Amino acid sequence: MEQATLPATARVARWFHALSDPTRVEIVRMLSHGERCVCELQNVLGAQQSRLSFHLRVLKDSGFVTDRRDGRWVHYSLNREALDEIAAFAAAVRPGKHAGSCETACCS
Amino acid sequence: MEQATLPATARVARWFHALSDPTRVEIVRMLSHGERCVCELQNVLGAQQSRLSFHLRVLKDSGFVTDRRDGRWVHYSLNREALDEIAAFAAAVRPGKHAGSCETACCS
DNA sequence: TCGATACATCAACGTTTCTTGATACAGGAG
DNA sequence: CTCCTGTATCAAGAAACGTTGATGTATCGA
Repeated sequence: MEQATLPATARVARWFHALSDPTRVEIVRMLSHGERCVCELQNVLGAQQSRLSFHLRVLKDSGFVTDRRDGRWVHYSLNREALDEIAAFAAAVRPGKHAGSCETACCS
Repeated sequence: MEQATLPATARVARWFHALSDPTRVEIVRMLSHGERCVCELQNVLGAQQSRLSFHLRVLKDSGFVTDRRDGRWVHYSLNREALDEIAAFAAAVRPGKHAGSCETACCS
């Protein structure tokens, strides 16, 4: 049934797109250590504020991070479930699972 | 130490980029059922030949698929290791692994 | 209320990516 | 050798993406 409920292709593509940029991969790595505010990401990554804000929005829109306002600061943190979904997709399409069950239909 | 051997950021971004397009996600799904030739992918996906060839090249260059020529036909198949690496990355950055070990350095 | 700080948004621009149609190449059939 | 089929590559245009600098918004402190 996992198979039957595989998420829509467009949705999967959007997940992967969210992690297809080096800056966003770095952000995810930093957030894997815990919640971070924009200013710290900015310091560590050496990125301009508006650039970081852009990438954080992409990650947020795709469900990889959530934000929490605390006074002047906004703290971002990773959404574990999104990462799990990525891993689940990779596992679901892993070759071998369907071996022999679906024959090719051309080039006969 | 798992931490120390995480693959380079740019490499990770390239993996995810390879799966950031709906056509390529579809291709990967089809190949998860076994080896396929271009003409069958073409039929099933309803895509033009040059378009498919373009996406297959992206997948091949990023290590997700391998090709095998058999007479006139070229058969593509998934590379299980690339999928495993994706899953491994997702697992490595999963929040909670480092909980509490890396305090924030600003917004004090 | 005023200024400063943290962050988001916007417009403009250059770059990359994707699609299409044309052409090239390779292998098999005759 | 010549034609046909399967696939790859290329050039051109369109669309999506990422960066930058400017501006907007919210919160805090004085």
